[in-house]
Amino acid sequence: MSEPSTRIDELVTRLRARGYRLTPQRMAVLRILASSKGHPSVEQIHQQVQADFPMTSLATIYKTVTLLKEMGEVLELGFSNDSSRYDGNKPHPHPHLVCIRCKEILDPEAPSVGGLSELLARETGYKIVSHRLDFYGICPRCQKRE
Amino acid sequence: MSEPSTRIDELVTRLRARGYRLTPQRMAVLRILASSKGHPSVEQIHQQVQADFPMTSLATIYKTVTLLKEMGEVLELGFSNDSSRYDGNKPHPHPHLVCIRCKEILDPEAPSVGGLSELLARETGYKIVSHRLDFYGICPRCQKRE
DNA sequence: GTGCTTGCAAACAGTTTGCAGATAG
DNA sequence: CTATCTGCAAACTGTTTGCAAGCAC
Repeated sequence: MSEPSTRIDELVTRLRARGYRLTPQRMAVLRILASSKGHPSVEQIHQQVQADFPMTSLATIYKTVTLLKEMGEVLELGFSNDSSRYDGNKPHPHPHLVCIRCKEILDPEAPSVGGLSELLARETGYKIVSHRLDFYGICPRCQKRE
Repeated sequence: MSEPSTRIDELVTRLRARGYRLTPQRMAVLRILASSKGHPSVEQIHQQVQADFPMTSLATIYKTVTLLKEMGEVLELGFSNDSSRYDGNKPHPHPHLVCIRCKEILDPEAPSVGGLSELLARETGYKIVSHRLDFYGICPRCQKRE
C-alpha cells in the first residue's frame, strides 16, 4: 500500500543514514525498484537507467542492487539458469508465481508458509533465517501462444 | 522407503527402455544418485565416480545428470550462487532445509504445499507445473562453530 | 579536498557445447 | 559395425572485482 514516492523517500533516508552517497545513478535505480510492479532483472534496470543516464554501466547497477540487498531493502530472487530478479517494494519472503516461458513473475494471493519455520526449527535444530516459495507454470498469455 | 538397489534397478530399466546405453560411468552416477542420502552436487558426484573411474570427466557427469533430469528421474535444486544439487531418490517437489554455511540440505518432515497449486491456478489462470519450497538457516553443527 | 563511487575491462564459476576418438549393443 | 557416449578444451552467461578517474559531500 506504500506509494512509490514514499518508498523512495524511505530508501533515500536509509541510504543517507548509513552514510552512503546519493549519486544520480543510484537515485535512478531506487526510483525503478520502488516503482516497479514486476520484478526487474539487473539488465532491465540497466536499460531503464540508461534512458536517463546513457553512460551508466552494468557494474554500477549490480553494485547498487547488492548494496540494497545487504541492507535488507530488496529481495533477490535468484535462478540458476536465468538472471536474478529484484523486489524493492516487499523485501521480505513471500510466494511467487513464475512463468517458465516469458519469465513474468507475479505476487499471488497465497497464504504465507513462514509459520512452518518454527516447526522446522524445533524439529531439526536449525536456526531458520529465511525461506522461499515459488510456483512455476505457464501464464495465460503464453498458454494462448502455444 | 525404496531400497537403494531397487532404485538403481529402476533407473537402469528406465534408461534401457529409452534406448540409452549403460556405460560404466553412467552406472557409477546412477549408483551414487540412488544411494545418496544427501543432495550431491555434480562436483561431488564427479569425485566419487573418479574413485572407480579416474578418467571420468565433469562433462560426462553433467550430461548424465541432465539426461536423468529430463527423464524426470532426478530433482534439480538450482542456486544462483552455488552449484546445483540433485536428488535421485525423491524426484518430485518437496520442501528442503538448506544450511547457508555448510550447504547441507535436509528433507525435513513438513507438510507439502503442492495443494496450493490448484488454488493459484484458479486465481491467476496459470497452468502450474511445479513448485519449490526452501527454508534457509544454520544447522546445529554450524551454530556451535560460530 | 577526501574518499566513496563510477565505468571499464578483465576475471570468475558453473555449466554447456563441438568434436574426434572410444565403445556398448 | 555403427550410432551413441566419452573426454577434452573452448565457449558461454551472469556476476564480481581491480583500478584509475570522477564527483558527492
